[in-house]
Amino acid sequence: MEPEERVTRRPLERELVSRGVRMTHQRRLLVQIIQGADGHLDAIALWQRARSQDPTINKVTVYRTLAMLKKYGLVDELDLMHLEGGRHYYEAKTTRDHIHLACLKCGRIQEFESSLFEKLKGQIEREQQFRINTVRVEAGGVCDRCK
Amino acid sequence: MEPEERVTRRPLERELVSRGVRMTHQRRLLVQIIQGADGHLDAIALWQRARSQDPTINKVTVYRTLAMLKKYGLVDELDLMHLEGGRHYYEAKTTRDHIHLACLKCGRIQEFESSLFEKLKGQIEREQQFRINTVRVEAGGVCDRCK
DNA sequence: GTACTTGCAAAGATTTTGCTTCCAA
DNA sequence: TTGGAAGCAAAATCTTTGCAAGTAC
Repeated sequence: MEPEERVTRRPLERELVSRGVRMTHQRRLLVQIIQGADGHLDAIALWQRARSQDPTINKVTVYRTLAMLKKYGLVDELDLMHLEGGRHYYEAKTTRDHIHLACLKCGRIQEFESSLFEKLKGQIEREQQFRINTVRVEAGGVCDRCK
Repeated sequence: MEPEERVTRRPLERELVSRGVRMTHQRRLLVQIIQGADGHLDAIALWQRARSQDPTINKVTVYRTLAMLKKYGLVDELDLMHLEGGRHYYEAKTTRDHIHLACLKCGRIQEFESSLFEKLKGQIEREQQFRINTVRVEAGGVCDRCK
């Protein structure tokens, strides 16, 4: 039993349906891949995985679907300290907010939850009167294994 | 007297000289603009400002200089929640680390220093055994004025 | 003088747009 | 049936690379 280890939110697909978004089979496929992904996918990687199930799916559809998910706040867009170029990485907002640590030596991405991070968000909302939609904390450096 | 409000570090140019970097007049110009900039500049904006002083300076030189500064850890690279496309914004690392709040309505960028942020960095270094080179905290949402 | 830097042109990488056809509701 | 979505091709953005000529030290 992990009481608060993982906040299970509604699957992306159900979330979209409830917002009246038309569910095409392309969107269903993409959303399932994003949701089931272990790591962080950029648009091209997502497209490649999708094509293995539906070889006709177009790259543009991937970009448009990601934009749509971002618009509804259902995915986070990350840069992971631009470890390999300027692409963007996406992850479903189905877990608690977490910090991304990008190792500049081995390229490993660690995730890290922190109550201090939660407090910091509270401080931003209170002291700056800023309503947060999305927050991103990314650190670049050297991980424990590489030190 | 503002005891710790602003940590004045060495000017970028002196920093570069001390590291044996050859100071061309292009680099001197770019580095002065970055250092004196009020806001956050992307590569093209920096190029445009530079051209008003030296119309022959090339865009490529701007990219190369930014890459060099980043390599030496003298600038931070930001995305500001991709408010307007995927470009990167740069600021000299001459002040204390701070959080960037990007208003999705008016586009305003607020900066915000926080001791909680400092504590969070400490936690990352201690608990994750991660040596931080650069950290970035960016929030997207609605600022006080727009609420 | 020499190694490093610049400018130029061209290529590369990523993302967006216009338009026609197709399909989910 | 009908408005929104997908596919295709092309364009737009942003960034990097190869190489000859120039320059800081």
